Amino acid sequence: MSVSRVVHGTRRVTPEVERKVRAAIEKVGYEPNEAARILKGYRARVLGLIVPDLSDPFLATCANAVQETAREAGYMTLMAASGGREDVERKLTEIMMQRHVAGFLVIPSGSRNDHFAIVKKSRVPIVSLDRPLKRVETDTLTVDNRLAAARMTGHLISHGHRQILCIADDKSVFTSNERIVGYSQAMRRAELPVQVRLIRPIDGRISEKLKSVLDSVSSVTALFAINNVLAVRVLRELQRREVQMPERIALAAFDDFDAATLVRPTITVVRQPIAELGKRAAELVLARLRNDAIPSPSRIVLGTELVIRQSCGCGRRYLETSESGAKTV
Amino acid sequence: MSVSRVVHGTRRVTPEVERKVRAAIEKVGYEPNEAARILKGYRARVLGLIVPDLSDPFLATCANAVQETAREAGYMTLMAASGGREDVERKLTEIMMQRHVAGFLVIPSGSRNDHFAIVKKSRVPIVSLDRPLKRVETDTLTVDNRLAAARMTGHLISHGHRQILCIADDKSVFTSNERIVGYSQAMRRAELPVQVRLIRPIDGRISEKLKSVLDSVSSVTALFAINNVLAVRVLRELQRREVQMPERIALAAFDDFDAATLVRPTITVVRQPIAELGKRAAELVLARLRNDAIPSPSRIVLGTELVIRQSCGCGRRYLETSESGAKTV
DNA sequence: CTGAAAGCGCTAACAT
DNA sequence: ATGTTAGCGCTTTCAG
Repeated sequence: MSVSRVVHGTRRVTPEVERKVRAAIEKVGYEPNEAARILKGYRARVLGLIVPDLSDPFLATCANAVQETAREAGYMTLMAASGGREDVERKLTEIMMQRHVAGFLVIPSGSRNDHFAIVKKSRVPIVSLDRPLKRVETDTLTVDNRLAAARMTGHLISHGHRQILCIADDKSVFTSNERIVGYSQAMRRAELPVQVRLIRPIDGRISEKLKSVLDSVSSVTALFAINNVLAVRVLRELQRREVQMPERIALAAFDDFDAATLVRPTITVVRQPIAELGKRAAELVLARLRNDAIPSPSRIVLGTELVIRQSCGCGRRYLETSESGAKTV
Repeated sequence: MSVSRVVHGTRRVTPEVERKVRAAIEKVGYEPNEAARILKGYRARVLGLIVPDLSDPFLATCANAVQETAREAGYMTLMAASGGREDVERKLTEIMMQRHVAGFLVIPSGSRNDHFAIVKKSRVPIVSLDRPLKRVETDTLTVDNRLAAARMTGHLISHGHRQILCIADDKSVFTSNERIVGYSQAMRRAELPVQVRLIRPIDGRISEKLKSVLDSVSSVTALFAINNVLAVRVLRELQRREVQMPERIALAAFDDFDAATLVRPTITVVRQPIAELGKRAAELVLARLRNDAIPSPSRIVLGTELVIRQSCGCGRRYLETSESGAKTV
């Protein structure tokens, strides 16, 4: 039937008929059938979200924000975890394309994300979060990893530390690399030795590796852990050794985490606007869905906060943001 | 075309034709169009998952397990957070039904889940996790909350505590209530006073409320926090007061959490098999999807572990499980 | 045993 | 300004 004439306003009708149709719609609670629309060639009112791991607190917060934003706009969210494996990510992408999702949100894994080229060719919008997509130009939302790492390193330097060790996991991950670069820049600027140690999760027992690293750098007086997983590991090891913190060794970390305010001393960290990352990414996809006239590809970099607690050597707490300098909590 | 004759094996064909068709399918990489199948009245190869909050670490772990299990079986997962609001949950359910999801996984909020009655009438399988559905009979997976709480309380009693305060948030939530009951049973069995204090998240400043509660019970020597959110709050407050733990006050909590092993003393907790909960729930839905001949409704209760650390007063660590008594780590 | 056709619900194009 | 129809891809039924 010619019901959709009114619904879509695609054709002019007499006000009287319009009223009647609207009334009927109300009464029956009519909702257009998605499957039929898809069959007709339209996209589903569904967003696809692919992240490495849905159980990771960071990513879960992100996913939650995406889902919420999508829902408010009338979209459902198909979520899937890639496990950090690029082949899984590719497969998931294909399946979601088969399902005619309207847009993609991705925290990409791997180094050649060519499978998204196909998506792009179908004119389905993609937004990558946290890390940019390699080999494919898309909208990207990241955090100012480099600046934040440099600032945090600078803060440690301002405490008088000259031997600061940067503990990282995997240089090939965009965020890790950026943070290492930020740290290195700050150290070089202060004419201090750049010392980076990689503890890859693949290297069997992480804690063993960490132990040997800490053994080998006895002159170091401060540590900068590149993410919260490493921070927790480091913390545990320092506790085991009963190292005086921050007197003997100071610690700063990237990513805020629950335990950071429960342990003594409390841990100084860079805090990322995680939920905002997800929210804005979803908004960007939704905007593209409504209207293609956004200057493409847009690359948005979100600011971070230096949350200064005690582990860096500071007595009282204050808070520094990327945008606005120093704030007091 | 009559392509599906082979795919579904619904009709007998000559081996020769079969080979040809199969070859063609391989070659083109043919995949049946989901939208068309749905339009024909079949269910989508999609599971719907509704939880109160996707950013909660507990629920995120659960969701991740569900998604993974579903993916392995060729199903996608539509995930949504209800925010604990029943009206949102209802709306989400309706939308997912419109999308023809094949099955539901729910961690229900609210007290009259009648909207799932409609789902059930459509013969779409529902499994509720963590909490049973009210007013609707469905497959349910829970954890032995009551037993675990009783055992943990018993453990505190065995340390010689006689004044044990149970700190809970909301009696109307199934899990909380079960745990309170478990605690109460153990106390009564030992002829000790049952003392429960409710700190509802609605009551404005949780920490203020908590302070007054702790002020009012000076004779208490042990605390049992009913979930990890409360545990963290309690922990923070005890730290602020510089209370000697476990000497002056011992602490046990429900739900393991990251910080539990980072703080000193480490926190004794009940650990739930979170990922298993999600995995088995998904498997149950998938089983129903394959075959309706499972004794309905099945109610599965998963065992928990008592992870004995230091905050209860134990020096060394050991571990107790619901099924097998005591184990050493 | 195989081919043809109807029809799921929708919308765009076409006819009135 | 409104009514009719074709066709999206699938499966089931009916004819052959």
